[in-house]
Amino acid sequence: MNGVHARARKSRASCLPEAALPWLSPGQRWAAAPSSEAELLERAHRLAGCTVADLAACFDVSLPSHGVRAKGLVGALVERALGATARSASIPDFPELGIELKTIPLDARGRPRESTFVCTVRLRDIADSAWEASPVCSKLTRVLFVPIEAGTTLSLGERRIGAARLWSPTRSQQSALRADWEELAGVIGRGDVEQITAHLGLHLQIRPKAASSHVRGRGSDEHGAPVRTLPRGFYLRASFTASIFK
DNA sequence: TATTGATCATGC
DNA sequence: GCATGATCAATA
Repeated sequence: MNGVHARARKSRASCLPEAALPWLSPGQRWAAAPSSEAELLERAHRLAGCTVADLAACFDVSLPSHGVRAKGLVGALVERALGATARSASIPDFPELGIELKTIPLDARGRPRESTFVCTVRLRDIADSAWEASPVCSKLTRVLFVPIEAGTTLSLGERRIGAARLWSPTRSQQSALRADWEELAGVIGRGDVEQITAHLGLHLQIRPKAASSHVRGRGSDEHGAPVRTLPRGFYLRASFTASIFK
């Protein structure tokens, strides 16, 4: 059974543990876009300390009683609270600022609990593209990581927003990601997409990205001829994102 | 227990 | 179907 939801009942005022969120007005469904990077960072800092339940109450959103139904919910709530404007378009969450937003669950020791999805693998043209022009490189140019304190003892609503960090890859991180990407792109370019496993890549890996393992998307074989295969995505390993929060 | 492969929700 | 947002849960 999956229809049982617990509606958050706290008033808007209770979503402000320490500081007000002045850019949010009562009843607002989505925050207005921040006008500058400074404003975005200010908002992110003020969100620190809020719980997921607080945020859900702000927007009158029900929290699923079972975590399996909540995938992506925290990310969507933070988007709304910070005023991301991209919605589901293939552009940065804050297009005018060139900033991508990612929430990342941390365990009690401050280590990422999960890998981080980056983007879908463009199976048909990745072999002919360069790292610098790749969606992976673009997406990871400037990322606002919003950590979520998500220890195993905490329920979804008890999870707490942490201190955000605006990150850009260092030169060594950039070259390491590039090396992984080029290895993976090479395998796909040889027409060996079915040989790809999540074991490949030191920091960047490829894993399925689909509603189920039966889904088929469009790819190319080694001659460029169309093939149908499981859609896949690039993910950052938790060991990589851990270095961002050290 | 860390990791991989599979899966869930929403919008267009 | 494909884009966004991710975490679940079986297994190594």
